[in-house]
Amino acid sequence: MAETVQIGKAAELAGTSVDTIRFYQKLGLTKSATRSAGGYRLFDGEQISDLKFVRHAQELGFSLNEIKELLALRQKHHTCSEVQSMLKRKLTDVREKIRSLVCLEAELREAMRNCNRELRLKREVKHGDSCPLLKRLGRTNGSKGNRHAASGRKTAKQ
Amino acid sequence: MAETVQIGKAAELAGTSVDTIRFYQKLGLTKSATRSAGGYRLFDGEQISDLKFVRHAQELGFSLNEIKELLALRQKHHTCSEVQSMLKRKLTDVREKIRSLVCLEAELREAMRNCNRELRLKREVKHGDSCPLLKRLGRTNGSKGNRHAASGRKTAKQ
DNA sequence: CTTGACCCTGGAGGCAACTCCAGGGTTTAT
DNA sequence: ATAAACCCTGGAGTTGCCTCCAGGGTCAAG
Repeated sequence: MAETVQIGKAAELAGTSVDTIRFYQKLGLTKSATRSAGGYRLFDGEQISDLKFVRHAQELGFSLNEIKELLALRQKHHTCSEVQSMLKRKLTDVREKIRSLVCLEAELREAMRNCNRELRLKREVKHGDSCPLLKRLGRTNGSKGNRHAASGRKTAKQ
Repeated sequence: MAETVQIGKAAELAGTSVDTIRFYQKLGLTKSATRSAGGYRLFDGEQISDLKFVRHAQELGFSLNEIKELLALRQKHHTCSEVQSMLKRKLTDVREKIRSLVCLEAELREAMRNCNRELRLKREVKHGDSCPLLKRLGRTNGSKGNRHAASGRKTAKQ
């Protein structure tokens, strides 16, 4: 097993942090790398690509649990169909997400247009009544309980 | 201030939970409702529609902090343009998210197609090499650091 | 053989958005 | 007057995904 690196380098290569790597190992996401005599973790190419895999899958919206499943499937006998059914679920998920975001986009755009029109008409709206945009947000729409945590994630160093 | 309801009913009407309402009040999201002699919170129509507003805005992907801003804008003198600039940011956000989800969708669909082809050819793939899908996920793609927490949120009761 | 850069472990802390609980007060009905 | 159903507060716990820290070991260079 030639060419192993220590955790610091591995983190750099995988675009993550040492703490995160150790964290993943605690979760059993990435298997224990070999250790040096002194107990240092050593990573080879494959393990680093596992780490990249995690990162990428995360960007694609998979949770660490799902990624764990994926990694498991990846390295044991798997039937393509297992992976497939997981992916099918995921795809449905993604499509629903897109659907509702597109809907949101339209809603925002439309509200903005109204807003613009009013600005144009009155130059500066200050009466008690709200911006039409806020009214739009006020009414409940048809999308059911789909929460697509839009922001707020600290976008890790990368 | 006719027709006020207690927190339980308010929760029911707004499609949320009493704990959540109290939580929002702690955050200063919704202002203190009036209280009964005995200290019970009382909600009128406007406050309930604020609660619905929160719920809806959340569905639309706003964080509680953003919603707080929106509510603030809503009930004081606001210039439409303030709201607008916030919304513009959000819209950009949403578009980026859509873009990367669409990208993901294509990726998954394509991987699935490959998967299907292999299934059709071999009836059951079991060789050491991975499902093409997993290979696809393995390589890093161009979308940078955009994490759209796809699942894992407990979709609140509703 | 010491120094500095790096690594180890275990555990605490943090953020978002809740949820649950104990211990107690209020309202309303009977 | 008492029970049932509701409400209050403050604070702890949860999940997901980390980040940071203390206290201590390892390794390569000078």
